[in-house]
Amino acid sequence: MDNKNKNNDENELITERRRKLSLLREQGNAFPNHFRRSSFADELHVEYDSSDKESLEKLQISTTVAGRMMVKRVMGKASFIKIQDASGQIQVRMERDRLPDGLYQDFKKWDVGDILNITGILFKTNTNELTVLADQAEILTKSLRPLPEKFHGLADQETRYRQRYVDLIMNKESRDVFLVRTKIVSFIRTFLDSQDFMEVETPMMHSVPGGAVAKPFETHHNALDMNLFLRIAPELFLKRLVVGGFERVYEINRNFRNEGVSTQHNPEFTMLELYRAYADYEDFMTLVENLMRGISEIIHNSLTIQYQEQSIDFSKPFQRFTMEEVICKYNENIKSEDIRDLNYLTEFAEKMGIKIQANYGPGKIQAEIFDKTCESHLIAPTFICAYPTEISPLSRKNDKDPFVTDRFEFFVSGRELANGFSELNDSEDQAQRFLEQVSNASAGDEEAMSFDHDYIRALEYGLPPTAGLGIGIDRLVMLFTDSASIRDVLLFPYMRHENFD
RNA sequence: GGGCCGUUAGCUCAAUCUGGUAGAGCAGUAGACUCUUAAUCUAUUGGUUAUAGGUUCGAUUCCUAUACGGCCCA
Repeated sequence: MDNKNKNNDENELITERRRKLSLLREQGNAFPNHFRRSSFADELHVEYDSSDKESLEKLQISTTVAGRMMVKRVMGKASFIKIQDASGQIQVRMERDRLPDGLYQDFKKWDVGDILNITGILFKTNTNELTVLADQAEILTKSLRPLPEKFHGLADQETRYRQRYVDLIMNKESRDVFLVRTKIVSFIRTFLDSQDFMEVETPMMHSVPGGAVAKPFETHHNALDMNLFLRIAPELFLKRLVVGGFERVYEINRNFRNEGVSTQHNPEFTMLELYRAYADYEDFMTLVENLMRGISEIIHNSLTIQYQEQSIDFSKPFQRFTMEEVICKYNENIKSEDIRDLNYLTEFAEKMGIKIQANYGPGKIQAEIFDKTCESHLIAPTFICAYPTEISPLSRKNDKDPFVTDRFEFFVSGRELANGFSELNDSEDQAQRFLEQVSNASAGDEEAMSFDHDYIRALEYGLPPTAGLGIGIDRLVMLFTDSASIRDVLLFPYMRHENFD
């Protein structure tokens, strides 16, 4: 077969379907596009499922539906099929003696997976199922590849991720996850727009990577002969916009981090970042509470949700602890009076197997102890506040206690979901913090930030007191769709290269 | 990066432990059947057992490596 594709998975089932397609080509246009549907399956169900057999019979409602044939049951001179469209499925009854001459014989050769249009009259079967009694039927697109088995569907995880289109055809639960994802993102936009936030787009390619502690992907601009980095965060650009006078901005878009892949991490992931001038981190804790409750209501119609056997309650005020409080809570033998003592912390951390590097100060070690001993306990919605200045190079120092910043992270089901702080708007302090990052980088820290001269220049023009917040959209969607893996909420998750030979 | 598990027909799964050249259902093909719901009934096609080596008279099965995937850990 000359149009045989390169994939080395041709089999007799595909060959048989190619034969059927070439017969369609001989009969005329095998890929017609002249007809238009009148109704979606679900519209018909909503409108007529409650009608009884006799009244539908009297009304003689004609309709045209279109979609993929998912079920085919042939019984001699009549058959039932099911058509699946974007809204759902509807049954169709094909009768030899009702259809144009010869069409029923042709129909018997059509395969499950083919895309059809059907015109007919609505009726109810003896089992009260709304069905289209076909007067006309046409194959619009011949499907050359057999769909997975109708009862078990597509179960293989790898195929579900690599060939998401097949997963979406076969698994309603999978379609529902992505519908919920879209609904959540749409809700967030409405929520922010109604508070006069302005959605913006900032560069994806940065000449200085910044705004987060992470390893970037590198790329190269040929014409300008210049190295660029895919962004690890939009933060520094969004704050430049606040300097420029856009006092409430947000961006929902992709970040790229050159790190491992896991059930929680994909190299590209979606982040919401928002900034509001004349606000502080406490205002944004309130915003996070309201946002979480709003999403919970709109998706689950409840303030209590189930995630992986855990019950999560958003109705009560979210718990708040400082990082030092929560470290003491889950490490009963740590002495709170020594919690900033470098030697004490080093000894304590090494005993629990944390590798301490030479440039670690007490703040960094606290954060390591927190990650190892506290994070997984934070099941109920919890804010952890007062992050060490040492690990928060873009956050405003606390007025009373400069060891920590006015920063929080938000945890649910043992995972970090959001990170917010009062922004550091003292350009001289920011320049000093960048210098510390640069010195960490030269000490071998691959994730340390670079010195961003233009960002300092922007701060020198004056950034008003501002609060900032980042929320990982993928993890948020995981929580509200009860998904165990980030791959389940990404339409096309990262996969290693498939070998087609 | 480390550990454990997996990869058999288009799909969902057997057979592997205890080595003797692979079975079923669905899908396909041919036939029967005008209210099915995983429709039913009869017959039947379809496999380089992920890839490459090794052990053996003989490997889907045992061993090694590789690729890809899943889960856990860093």
